[in-house]
Amino acid sequence: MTPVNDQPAPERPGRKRSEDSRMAILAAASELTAEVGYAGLTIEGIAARSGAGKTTIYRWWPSKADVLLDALATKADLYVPVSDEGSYTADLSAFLTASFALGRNPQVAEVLCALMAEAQINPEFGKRFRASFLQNRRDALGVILDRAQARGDLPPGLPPATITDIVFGTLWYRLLATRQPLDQQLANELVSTLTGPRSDSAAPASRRRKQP
Amino acid sequence: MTPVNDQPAPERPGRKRSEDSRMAILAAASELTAEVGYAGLTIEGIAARSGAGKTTIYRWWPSKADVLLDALATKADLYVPVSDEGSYTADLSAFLTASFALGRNPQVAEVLCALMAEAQINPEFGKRFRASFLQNRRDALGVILDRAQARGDLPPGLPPATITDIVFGTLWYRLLATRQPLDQQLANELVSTLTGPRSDSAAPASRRRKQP
Amino acid sequence: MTPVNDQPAPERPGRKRSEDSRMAILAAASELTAEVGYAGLTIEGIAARSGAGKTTIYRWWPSKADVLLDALATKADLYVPVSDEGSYTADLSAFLTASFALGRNPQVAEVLCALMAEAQINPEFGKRFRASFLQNRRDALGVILDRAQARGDLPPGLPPATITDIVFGTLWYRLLATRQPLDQQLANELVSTLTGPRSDSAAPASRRRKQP
Amino acid sequence: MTPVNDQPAPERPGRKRSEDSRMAILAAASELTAEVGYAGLTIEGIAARSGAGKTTIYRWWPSKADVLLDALATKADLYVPVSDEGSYTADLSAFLTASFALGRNPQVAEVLCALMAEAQINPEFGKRFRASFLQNRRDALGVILDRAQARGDLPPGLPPATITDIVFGTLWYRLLATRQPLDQQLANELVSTLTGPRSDSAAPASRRRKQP
DNA sequence: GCTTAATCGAGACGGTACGTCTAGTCTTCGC
DNA sequence: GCGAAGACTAGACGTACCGTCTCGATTAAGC
Repeated sequence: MTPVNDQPAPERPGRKRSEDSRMAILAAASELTAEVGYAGLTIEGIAARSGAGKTTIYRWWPSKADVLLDALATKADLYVPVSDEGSYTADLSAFLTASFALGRNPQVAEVLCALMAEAQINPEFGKRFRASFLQNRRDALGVILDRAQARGDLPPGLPPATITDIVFGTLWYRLLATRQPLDQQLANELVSTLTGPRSDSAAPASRRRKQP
Repeated sequence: MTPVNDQPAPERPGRKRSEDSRMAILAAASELTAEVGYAGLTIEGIAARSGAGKTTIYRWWPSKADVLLDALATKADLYVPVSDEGSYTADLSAFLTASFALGRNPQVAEVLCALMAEAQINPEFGKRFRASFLQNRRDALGVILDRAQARGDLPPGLPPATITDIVFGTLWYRLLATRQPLDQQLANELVSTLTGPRSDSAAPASRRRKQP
Repeated sequence: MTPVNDQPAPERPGRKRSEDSRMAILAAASELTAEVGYAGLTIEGIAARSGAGKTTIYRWWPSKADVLLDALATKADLYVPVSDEGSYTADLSAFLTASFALGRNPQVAEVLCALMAEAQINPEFGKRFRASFLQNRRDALGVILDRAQARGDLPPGLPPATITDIVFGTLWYRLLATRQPLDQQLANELVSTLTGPRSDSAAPASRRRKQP
Repeated sequence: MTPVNDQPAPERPGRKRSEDSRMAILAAASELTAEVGYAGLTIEGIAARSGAGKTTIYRWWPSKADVLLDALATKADLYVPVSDEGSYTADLSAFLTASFALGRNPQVAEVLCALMAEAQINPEFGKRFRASFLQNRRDALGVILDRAQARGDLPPGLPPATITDIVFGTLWYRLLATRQPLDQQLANELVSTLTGPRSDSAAPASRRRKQP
């Protein structure tokens, strides 16, 4: 996740990058965000809290948002499971349940909202955020959709990309716009909407047909 | 939309607020956002461009985002039609088509993304943005949903609030996250997903009835 | 002392100047100077305290220093006596005693120092302050010196202008530079220095001789 | 004269203070005072002219007056000689002649008047100005008076502190109040007044000799 | 009594500088 | 050569007053 210096051969002269500093900086960034909010987070503050110099931070991260993104990736077990639950419905349900649970963590939600905000305002960070974080999440859902397609239980009519937009759109809208809790009921409603006719009572299996 | 002084009896002593200044400030804010982006927009810049004093801006708007929100509300014919098209499907389709068309305007999209970003970072502005702008849009869709409910052609199973979250969630996700164009195809897919062909057996045309 | 509108024929139509406002403004200026110091004195503060509009102050006085100068002239019985005490020594002594007593009033001293300061910084006010206030004081001493000259008991050797410079110089230096109290002993020493026992023959006090 | 950081052991980490910046700031302050006057002098102007950031100025000087005081001390050979001329009269005469010559320099006079004004208005600066500048000048004259006392040719009757008040009082009064030139004649008159009987009628010419 | 003119208070206006804050860079040291 | 400490230029922040202006309400004098 560190945006710089990921060459596989770190055979360079000079002192090595201090892993202690890196962790102290990431920890300081997370703590400060929790304490003063993203707006109050500054590179100077991170440097002071972590005991690092500003130069060290600027050397390794292009912006405070990148520090936070790195912290998020390092700390959080951010990646929800995509293991095969046997059916598209089950897979999707598991994915949404896990994603919503993650989004219900206020610390994580706060950071995610801040990063999405920064992505709007700072186009360079936006590229990195979309390419690394957002695309990762889409890819996770993509695995499920591919599997469903292979399995043949993906309802026709909606392209996978649209499903992805609807899923993440609804999730992010709750985070960013309504600040309503990401409750399980919404997850269920999304699943039923996307897996087809939430079908009255009977015949849950035959529901996705356009015409019988 | 002006955040101060909307009492119906403005019988106060002293010089009246200058409408010229107000318009010049709103215009300058819009122009500068287009020219240098939201990150490059400053109160000082708006003051310089508009010929107003910084004091005047701070007197009437709490932040640059509020200026932009006011400019948006003043300028844009931002409000999509909610006239009765005869059916829920037609109403929703018209609403989405008009909303997407608006979002395809790059100027408007840029400002919307910036305001949503600011709403994350500045909680006070967030409250105002949610209460005035976002809620307005939800209410517009609410009119359609209420009418559908009264008419009886709202598909059962999804609460109106969830439909609203899905519609605006998908729209905003495209704006904020994928930067993909808000094409008509997505609107159509949303309509068909939400009006649903889970339509029991026959009669594709009469499908929105609760009971035949 | 009011710097405007002292034409002898005030036969004009329209509302007359409000003496109430004038007094309220002068009082507010004096009070505020005592409370927050000259640096903290502002036209806005005077207006707020006095209940007058800023326009009213600007209409009649060019600066806050002029308000204070007017207040000083209106309030203080600022003018020390120059009545004939019978001899130059007695006249000078009485003048100095009265002047020093005035300067020992901390309120008056504070205002005088502030006005002298403003006179350095604001040349226009400097002209007015020198022409009206400082020259008045010099003229008062001039009466005594003229009388002495006419009487014949002015010691030769020092031109009256130089005596004036020494007297007021010492007084102002104590106010501005050393902030030492203007004690009676200094007045006495000034008198004896300026009336001089160069007094050739008579020599009432023989103390100042280099060699007897 | 630098108000901060005169510890003898500057063994601190970090970048050293830039002497280039310091000199550029002092020069800019002097030039701007000459060009636009003390009232027109601003920290922003000094920063712009000198190429320094405002932060740098605020880091090292508490006010624009302190910058000017530092500039005066750095630039001017401000300190008049107090070398032993053989007699009190000669010493005092030399001191006054040199002091008056300095005060005849319009640049220096302008700055001195401004600093004395600021000392009235800004009490904190007043303390510094009195303690560093004014007291230095009094001390210089004190050397002469001490020497005279030791030598035995100080006229009795006037305490040294009073002599000091009269000398500097007259000097400053000319600068601040009358704006009359500090001419040599006034210096002579002061000397003769303070050294005692300017010798009655006879032999006015021979009085200032050291000893015949 | 009506008109006319100057006053009054209130308060918005375009400005300027303030002193603070943070950004991002540069320099100097110790390890 | 890395990393801390900290000084550097740069520039926006939000505030405080400035001095000017518009506003509606008063208050007289002259017609």
